[in-house]
Amino acid sequence: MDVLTVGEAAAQVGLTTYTLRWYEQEGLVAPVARDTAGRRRYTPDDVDWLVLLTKLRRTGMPVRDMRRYAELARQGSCTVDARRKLFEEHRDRVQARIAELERDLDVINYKVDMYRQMEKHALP
Amino acid sequence: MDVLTVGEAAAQVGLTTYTLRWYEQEGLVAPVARDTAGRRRYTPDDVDWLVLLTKLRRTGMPVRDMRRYAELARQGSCTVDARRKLFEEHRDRVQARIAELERDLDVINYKVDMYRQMEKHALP
DNA sequence: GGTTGACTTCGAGTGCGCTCGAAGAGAGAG
DNA sequence: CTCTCTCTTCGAGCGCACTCGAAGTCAACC
Repeated sequence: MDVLTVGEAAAQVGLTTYTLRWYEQEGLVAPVARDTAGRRRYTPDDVDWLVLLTKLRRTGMPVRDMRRYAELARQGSCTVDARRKLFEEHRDRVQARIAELERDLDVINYKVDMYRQMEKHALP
Repeated sequence: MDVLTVGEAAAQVGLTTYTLRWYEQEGLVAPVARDTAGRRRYTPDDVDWLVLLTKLRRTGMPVRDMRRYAELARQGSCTVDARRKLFEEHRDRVQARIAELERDLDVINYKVDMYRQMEKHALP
């Protein structure tokens, strides 16, 4: 079988079981199918969705926006336009963030060089 | 005069007065000089230090590491080596973070294209 | 049939980085 | 002199994203 328990799915996507249940509770994930004992069974599609969510989170998307995206996805193909816009806006924010990090990185590198100069001049 | 009040300094560096006082309390900033009425006077050097701190914060350095850096800086030139190492390690983390953001950005762009395709095919 | 171990729900707790309100002091303007 | 404004300290509170403990259930293995 390629359906996973919550523990297996958590290991696959690099989140904890706590977080997977919490994501479901918060509406970031559609209610996951259960086996006869009431235990969650994650399909490959569920796992793919979780992997996408981890990328959105890592790039700084707030949980509330991820919830909004999940709601749109659940409403079907009539929300494709809204989902595209949501991703375009997020892409712009990520690009701006990268640009900012690169500018700040220049300053950090400048400081490293400065400290290297100071060490060189301090030698006997 | 080019010494600033807490409000002016906050406006300059893009932080709130609350945050500036809190940074001082947390040891991220050496105790700032006061006027006769006990009010903080920020020198241009204080402001430069704050600007550097904002760059470290924006690039994801935790407050505890910034405090460590501030302690080293206060100890004088014998800590130049430690400060250089601290910056080099931070630079590596920032570079890794940028690389990760760029990988995730590729996925986001891929999704944008996917939605565009879906919209194109859905047209009459 | 008993033990183990991963699962279930629920509500409470944590860590981080601020953010704010209250109460009061002092300086400068009218 | 009074008003207004910004400053002071202190401790409490907040928002976010988890993270955890407790108490209980169930399936699988010996």
